[in-house]
This record gives sequence, structure tokens and C-alpha cells, in this order.
Amino acid sequence: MGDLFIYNSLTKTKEKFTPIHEGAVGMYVCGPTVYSNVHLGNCRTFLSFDLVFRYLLHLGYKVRYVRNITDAGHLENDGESGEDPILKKARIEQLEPMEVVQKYTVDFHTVMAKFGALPPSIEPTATGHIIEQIEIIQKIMDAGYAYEKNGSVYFDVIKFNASHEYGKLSGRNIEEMIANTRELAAQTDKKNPQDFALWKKADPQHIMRWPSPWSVGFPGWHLECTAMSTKYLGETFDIHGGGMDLKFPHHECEIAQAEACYETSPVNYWMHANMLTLNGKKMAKSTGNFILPEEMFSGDNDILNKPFSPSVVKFFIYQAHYRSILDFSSDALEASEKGFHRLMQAFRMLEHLPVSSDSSIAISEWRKKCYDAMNDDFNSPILIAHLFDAVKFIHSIKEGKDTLTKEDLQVLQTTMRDFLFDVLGLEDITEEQGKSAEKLEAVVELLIDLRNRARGNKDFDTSDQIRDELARQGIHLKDGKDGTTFELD
RNA sequence: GGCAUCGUGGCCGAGUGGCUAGGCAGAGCUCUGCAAAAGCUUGUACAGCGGUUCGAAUCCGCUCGAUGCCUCCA
Repeated sequence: MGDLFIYNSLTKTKEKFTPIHEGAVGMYVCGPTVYSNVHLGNCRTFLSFDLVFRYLLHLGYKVRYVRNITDAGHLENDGESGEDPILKKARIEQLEPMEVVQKYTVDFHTVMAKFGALPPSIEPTATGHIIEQIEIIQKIMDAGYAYEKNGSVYFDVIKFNASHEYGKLSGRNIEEMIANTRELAAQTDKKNPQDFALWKKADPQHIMRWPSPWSVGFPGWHLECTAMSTKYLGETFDIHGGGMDLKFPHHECEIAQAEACYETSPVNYWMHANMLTLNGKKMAKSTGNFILPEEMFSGDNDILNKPFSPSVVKFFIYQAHYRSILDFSSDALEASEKGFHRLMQAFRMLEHLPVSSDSSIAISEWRKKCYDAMNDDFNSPILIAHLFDAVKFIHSIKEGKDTLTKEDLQVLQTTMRDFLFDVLGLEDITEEQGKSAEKLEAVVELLIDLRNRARGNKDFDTSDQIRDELARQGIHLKDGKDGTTFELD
């Protein structure tokens, strides 16, 4: 079905995807820091990579997808602003750090399950890999790219840059960065402000702490991803993903650490998902400019006109390309929701379409377009546009204006199912409703029957009474050519 | 201040030189006892000003505006 092309943030070009080992893909994605509920912006990134994961699986790759949980502090700077967020939260809520971690890890998993995201193959935690991180620090020190000062260890960016290229991912050069550094008060242990912490000596009040050759302390944030990605995927692996906001410094530091350690570039394809904005600004916990998934599902937020199902939210997200900024609004969601339902209704019609001896629509060409869209750097909006083309086909076939052979109809149905459910990972809302829906359907069908009998007798008082009363209960009858159907609001 | 990205019709959002994106809304039509729903048809938009080109939303320059990163951040 053609070659897959991926936009590589490192080279800023779309490149043909060739995995290191044929048929197998190693993918690492930076996961959440579990010190508060994941918001919708966080979810967008994980859903973007769920799409990547699902499509790779659909193409038949064996994928090892590693997504970490950051449950240890990242502390890079001196001063209050650099305080470990997990510890800070623990103190505020009078909880144990592990209690905070547990609570928000569960929340994260619950939310992702509601979105129908596939669980990663491995979901390692930072605190579970302290030994590996210490080993890497030692290697970097042995290689001469790190120094210890007062029990803390820092990466020597200047020295590294003399023989390597620090800043190649984010397009910065070290001289400019130094020239533009605002003078911060009281730089303490670092030789240079661009240096970043590999190991931090713990203050007495710091609860999360581990012994190391340098001090009792904790690892720097950037280190965990290097430790866990290389442990489970190797010194060089295929795809590394994460949010755009992690490009610098986090991913830049990861490259530096891995190159200092293994003298090899760690990642072949860097992928960055763009931000979800609200009121034109990036969603962020720190500014309070965010919306929670649970609020989406319940409608319990002033910016929402109504609740939205997880599939609708996902559909909305996939109607924009993962590398584009997407602005959130209730109106935009509602527009997506209507389209989503139309798409699902058309899919349900597939089972009842008539077959013909020949086809008036080139289904295999249409199918190829769907793959071409996804092969072009996972272009889900184009894919969805093609799925809407299929909606037109389906209506047209139903009306008898177009025809498909049994085989072509099968292709259409399979392709629709593959993309809607396997690749996009959507759920058919009506299936969700289960058994009570079946009973309701039986009752409403009966009323429809009675109403149609009344209409046949020109007893419109009765027929209108049935229709209007059902409408009052939120059940809307729709008279079509082929009989009456109903819809709930 | 530095480094990036972006600015598309009423709204959301694709599109890296010429060919219909798509969704939602709106308008017209069909169906219909009425209504609703549904289906069909319909839109020439690309921040502004220059330039390159036979031809630009798409390439180059400038201006204006917005956002992201430079500090934890998906």
C-alpha cells in the first residue's frame, strides 16, 4: 500500500520510514508527569501517538511502544521555581509522594481507556529505573562530559558541543544561547547556565531520595527517558515522540546524553505533536488555561455547551493534523460531532446496501487514497475527508444511483471498518448503549407501528400525539422513504 | 531580546507552483398530511505590500498580527 513517510523534526523533512529491523518498530513517547490530572492538551499528544501506534500495527509491524510515567522529580535549576512538582503537590495536599503518583497514574489510565487508546507495550516508571540512570551518569562522566559539584552532577554542554552538535534538534546554537542568557542571580554549582542536572543532591526535606556515588539525591528529568528508551529499545531506535514543548530542552538533552554515552544518535525519526490551545493559548496546568477530559464527557465546564463523548473528542482532534496547532472550542466540537454521527450512520447502512453485477465506483482507487493519506505523515484530516467521500458513495448506492459488486462492497466495508475502528480507534456510539437501547428500540418500534396505523386511518390526532410526546422525551421520529426511524438527543 | 512556527471563505480545518479538500453553519431543491430528520445541489477564500514565474494560498523580501520555546510543561 505504498511507502510510509514520516516528518522528522530533526531533519525537518518527510522521510521514507525504514525501521532498523525489518517488520519491527521501536517507539518511545514521553509520557505524563503524574502530579495532577491529565488535561485535554496532554491527551492530544497521547492520542496522536496512539494513531501512529495503531497505524503501524495495521500495516503489520510488530511494534514495541514504550511510554514512560514520570513519577520522580525533575529538578534542574536552583531556587524555588525548580522545585520538584511531585514533592510540592505532596506537601500541599499532605500526601505521600507515592500516593500522589498512584492517584494521578490511575487517573491517566482511566482517561486513556475512555478514549480507547491502546496501552503501550511497556510503561516504565522513572523511580523504577534509578539504577539504570546512575549507570548512565557514570558512563557520561567516564566519557568526560559531566562533572560533579557538591554532590550534584551536571552535563557539560560546552565541552559536549566542542565535539558534537548541541541544539541540532531545536535549531539553536550554543553561542547564541550563551549570548542571550539573561543573567540569573546566584548561579551556584553549574559551570555554565546551559548545563543541566544529571543528578541532584537532595535537600534534607526532600523525601524522594536514592543513594548514589555522588550523594543521596535524585536524578535529573532528562535522564529517565534516555535510561528507559535505551534499556527497552536499544542505543538507537526508530521513533521518538513527544509534545512540541519537549523539543527543547528535554529532547535536546536526551540526544546529548545518549551521544555522550554511546557515541551514536539515539533516534532515527523524531516526531513532535503540536499543542492544543484554548482561547488561543496553549493549555497548561500552571496557567489554569485547560480543560479536563472528564469535563468534556460530563459537559461540566462553562466553556462547553454540552457534553461530548470520547470518540467525538478524538474525532475532533484527528480532524486536524498532529503537527498543526488546534484550537479548542465548543462550537468546533459540535461541528465535528455532527459529522461524526453522519459518518457512523453511513457505516451502519453498509450492511443493508444492495449488490450489483458491476461497480460504478472505483473502490480500490478510493481505498488507495485512504492509505496514501495516512502514509503521508499520518494525515488523518485527509483520511477523514476520504471517509466522507465514502458516505456519499453509500448514500448514492442506497438511492440506486451507483452500484457495487459484492466484492467491492466488501472492500468498502472492510476499509471503512479498518480505518474507523482499528486505525482511528473510534467507537460506534450506538453500540455503546447496549441492552437498554435494544429494549427502548422495541418499545419505540411498537409506537412507530401504532402511529403509522393511525396515519393510515388519517387519525392524525393520534399520530401527532405519539410523535410529539416521544419528542418531548427526547425521542425524535424521522419519516423516510423506507419507513420511520428514530433518534435520541 | 534570541530561535522557531503560523495567519485560508461565517466557524473549524486540509493543501509546499497550474487540477473540487473535508466537516459544520447558510441558501435552494427533493421527500412529506404538517413538521422534523434525511438526501441532493450550491461557495472561488487564502493577513497586507512588493518580487520571482507563462502561472503562487503554495517560492523570495518587507510590514502587520498571533502563538510556541528560551524556566516545569504533552
